[in-house]
Amino acid sequence: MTGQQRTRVDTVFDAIFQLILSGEIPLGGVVNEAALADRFGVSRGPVREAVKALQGRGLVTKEPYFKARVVDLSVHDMIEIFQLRESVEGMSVKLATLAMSDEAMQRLLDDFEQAGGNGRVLDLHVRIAEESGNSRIQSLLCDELYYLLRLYRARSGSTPGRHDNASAEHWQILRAMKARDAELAESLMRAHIARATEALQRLLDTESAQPPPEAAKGRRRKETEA
Amino acid sequence: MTGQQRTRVDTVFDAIFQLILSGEIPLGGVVNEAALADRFGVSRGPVREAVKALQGRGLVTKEPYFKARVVDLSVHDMIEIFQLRESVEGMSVKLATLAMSDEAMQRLLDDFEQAGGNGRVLDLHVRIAEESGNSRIQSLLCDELYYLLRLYRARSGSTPGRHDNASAEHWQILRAMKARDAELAESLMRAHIARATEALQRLLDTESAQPPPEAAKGRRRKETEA
DNA sequence: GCGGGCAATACTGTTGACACTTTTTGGTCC
DNA sequence: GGACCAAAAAGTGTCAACAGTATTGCCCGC
Repeated sequence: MTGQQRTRVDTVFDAIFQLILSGEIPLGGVVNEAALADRFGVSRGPVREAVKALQGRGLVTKEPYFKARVVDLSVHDMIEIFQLRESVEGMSVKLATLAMSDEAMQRLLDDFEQAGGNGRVLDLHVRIAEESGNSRIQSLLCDELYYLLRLYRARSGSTPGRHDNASAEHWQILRAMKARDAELAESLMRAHIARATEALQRLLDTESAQPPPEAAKGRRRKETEA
Repeated sequence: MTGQQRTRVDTVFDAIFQLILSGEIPLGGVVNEAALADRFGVSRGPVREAVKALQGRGLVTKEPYFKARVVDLSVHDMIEIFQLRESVEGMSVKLATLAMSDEAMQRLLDDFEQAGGNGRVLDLHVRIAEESGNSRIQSLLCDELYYLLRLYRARSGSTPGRHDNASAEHWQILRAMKARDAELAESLMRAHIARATEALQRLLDTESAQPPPEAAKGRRRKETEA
């Protein structure tokens, strides 16, 4: 029985992540080891390791003897993440365009046509990362950055007015991939993400012009403006 | 006393990393919690968390109930890392070129001129990442990828015949940065790393043509060729 | 002699208790 | 009334012991 053995650390990890996504533990909120251990019916050990893993993925910040806190994702953080995504996803689509077999390419197009672009926005990006053939890029995008994106979107919703454009841009990228034009696909992907970054930049400008009207309930924001 | 409090986990983390770098724990070798705990005079708890942190940084692989092993960095892994570096460091130098103050730029040039390009090769890359102003890119490069690079180089030495070219390429990049030509700096950096990637690719080709002469002592390579 | 099954071993996963640090609370002095 | 100090409370860091799983070595049947 050497199959997919799930230890309690993994279970607790997912459980805490769900708690964060659902907002039960708000962004910037404290993560109490003992309370969580009691809630999940395990000892503090697994909870400790799960929190450590969350810290390793950048979802939780913590220093010795201080309370662990869920990361407080500001718009500025998102801009940093999008700058990173722009470069990495450009490489991702470039590699995928060069590496995919004709069959895999056709499958990707079919899947996306079937979904009609109505699938979840990240699906295409995930699929491309998986097809890049570079496991490290795939891990960075799918296991680290997209977690943070989901977290941010769960809080603030997607940037409005972007969704319709995004679908058209996705089709452009797919066409370039099918034509095996790796350079074009990279440029289109980078422009696609850069455009989203600019939207965030505008949001940051308006936000700093007029202070946020109301902090979400349960938030602690004191050190954000420092 | 709210200073830089170092917990035992941090100490053990560094100690194990040094053990790996020095080769005392060979690449692919097992990491025994109890033995390390006994050696460092601590309990298994801190060792466990340190190993978990090393796992989070990709230096150790592990699955439940199996022994933890130091990652076995193949040339193929290095190629993946260099592809990732090519995209991220391109963005890094682009952002740094746009963000650095004139003073910081001059300081960077002075430091590098003083070192005469004889400094450790990674220093320039580290400095650029620090000046990019993007903390996530800095963390990815300095806290994750460069660890793996040091590990790989400690085992196999730098790719021969590259060192002299690299210095000239570094100066080209610095000139582009000083001229505030962000696009050129990005292109040069990407070409710089792509060239190193090609050297690795050639190494991979010759290595697969003639099987490696001798596995390093203490290595376990059984599952690598699968 | 050799392969399959079974007991002994070694190691990892988990737990509850104890030690140390931070935070809060209450009281005192100015 | 407010600032400062001390003690209690809360929470994290560490430990040693126990439980569960993979590995190793051995014996038996062929």
